[in-house]
Amino acid sequence: MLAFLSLDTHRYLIPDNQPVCCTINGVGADGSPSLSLDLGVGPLRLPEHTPRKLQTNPMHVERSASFKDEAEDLEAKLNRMSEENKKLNEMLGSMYADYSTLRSQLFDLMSTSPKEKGLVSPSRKRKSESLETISFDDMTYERTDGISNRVESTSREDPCKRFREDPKPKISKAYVKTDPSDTTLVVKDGYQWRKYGQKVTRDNPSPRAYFRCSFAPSCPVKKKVQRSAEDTSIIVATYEGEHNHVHPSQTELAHGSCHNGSLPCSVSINSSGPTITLDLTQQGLSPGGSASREIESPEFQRLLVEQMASSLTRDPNFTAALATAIFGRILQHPPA
DNA sequence: CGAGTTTGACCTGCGC
DNA sequence: GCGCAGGTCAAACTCG
Repeated sequence: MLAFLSLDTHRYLIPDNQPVCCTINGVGADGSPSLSLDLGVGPLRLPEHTPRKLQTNPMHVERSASFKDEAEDLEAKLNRMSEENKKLNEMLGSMYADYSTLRSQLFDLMSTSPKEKGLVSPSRKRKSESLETISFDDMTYERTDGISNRVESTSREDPCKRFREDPKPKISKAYVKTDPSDTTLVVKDGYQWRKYGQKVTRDNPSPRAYFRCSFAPSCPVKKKVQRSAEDTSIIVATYEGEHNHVHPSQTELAHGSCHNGSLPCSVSINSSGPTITLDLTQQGLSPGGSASREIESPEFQRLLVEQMASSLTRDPNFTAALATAIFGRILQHPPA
């Protein structure tokens, strides 16, 4: 999934005012992403004025001794920082392994949940939709074109009834990971929603909230939001219909939304980690599998990587946390 | 005071 | 036809 991730290089000052370059890479053209932390303390680059020939000059024996001490000192520092670099690499590796494990567990849960587990009473279940599922890092989407399969219709039926049984609007589902302690059923997708109802459903103790798009008065899109019965940290948002107006974020592109408008995604960072919002209700992603094709396309992944990188590097919490971690490791082994 | 939310009542579809 | 459950309405309420 993650083809390539390269975050901007940051510079931090270590206690003796030596700049440390920090670069995080995630590389995985073969589908196996990896992380590395390069503190930029590779081969020692001595200043061009390093007096290599001073030792041959008896006039500078004393000075050369002090330079030698200084070089040894620098070399020792370099070795220490290389060790730190290695340790941080290992830490990142183990963190990424944990993350991968948790993610696969989450997807296992999702793939076996609502339908397969049969938690919904089979005899009472209403006509179900056939949904296409799109996995997308921390979020999973399902989508259907919603074409009605109902067998229609006799000439005796009145026009009102036939009107009601028009093909269903497009339906897509979004699984959003949130803080379980957060009781609000808010899915930030960039649109303006007006809540018009709430109901406790039979198969889920969490209430389901009903929203209508209020950005445009005539917009027919509705949204149902409910916490997952299996994992209350996951909010399931079901979108019905297509917006008949532009995405509100197109008027505020400075908030991390896609710049070209062709891929309706945005990236945000909160306490639970980076969140990627992909709006499948926009017309830019057509039904019938083209959405997943778009996600798989190199262009989409490149834009996604750019979005993630720019969001992370703009986020002061991330840079501060990274700087703190580096400081912490360095201060554990202060320079001699 | 207007916009948004809450919540009980009502409507509708589906299975028996 | 009845009962159940999901979905919607609209009056009351809250908040800025």
